[in-house]
Amino acid sequence: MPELPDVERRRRYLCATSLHKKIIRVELLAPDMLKGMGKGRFSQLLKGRVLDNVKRRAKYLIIRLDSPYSLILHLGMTGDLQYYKGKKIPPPFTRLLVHFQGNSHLAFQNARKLGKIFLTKVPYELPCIKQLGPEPLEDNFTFDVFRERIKNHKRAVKPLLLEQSFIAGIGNLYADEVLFQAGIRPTRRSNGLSQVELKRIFKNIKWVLDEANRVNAEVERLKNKFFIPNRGPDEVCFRCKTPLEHLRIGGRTTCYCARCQK
DNA sequence: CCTATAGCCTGACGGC
DNA sequence: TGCCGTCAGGCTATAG
Repeated sequence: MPELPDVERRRRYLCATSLHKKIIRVELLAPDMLKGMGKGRFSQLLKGRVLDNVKRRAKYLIIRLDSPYSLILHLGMTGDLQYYKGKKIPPPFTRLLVHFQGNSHLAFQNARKLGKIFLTKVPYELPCIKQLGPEPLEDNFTFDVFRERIKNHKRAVKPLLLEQSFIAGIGNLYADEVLFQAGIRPTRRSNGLSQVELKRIFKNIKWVLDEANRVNAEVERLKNKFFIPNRGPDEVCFRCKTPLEHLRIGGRTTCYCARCQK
């Protein structure tokens, strides 16, 4: 689930449910997911704190506390957040459980434990965040920036879009979405793309992510304009009805329409 | 610089 | 029903 728009949805969810609530206790059920400090210190530093605001950097959630510390969550492949009230059984695969004052709770679920948890005073100094490329929806990510950055590469364009140090936040499904909307095959070399094609890719990075954010990453609501909800196995292209192509690029499942994408 | 591969972990699903 | 293989929207380390 978690690519940029999915993480953005969780950010909004956290803002709507958990802001300004006081943590009375935390349970770290999967200690290995916590990086950079021990469980005891982690629990101690969170106890009594309040969530001040939530930001997103690429696929990372950065939760500022009313202390010098920020709680950083990375959802991995299977991460989710669930806020609930009352004394209930935590949702399945809860790896971190935050208990707030007033009998409400926030569960960080993560079936495969591929997500990560950090607690630090300097979130933007974490290596995994520091090395991230530009935030695609920021105004300072312009076509000129994109063109200058892509000049340094000769790779197939899809793995390049997936490279977080190149552009931050795009994952496997959205990379395919951008290339479908741009009409570019995922196997095309980045150095073989024309100026017009580069422009189409750039424009669609913005468009695809904006649209997805607009519907809160519920792509089913974009079934008549988005590729993602129409890309199942044995499906045909929702625009031209040509059977879709499936292949593996850089170890990731890739899907495209050979007629719409050149 | 690039590509492919394995590894981290575990669940869901399809075939036999 | 049960076992087995395969796959999964992320990311890193490593080898060639």
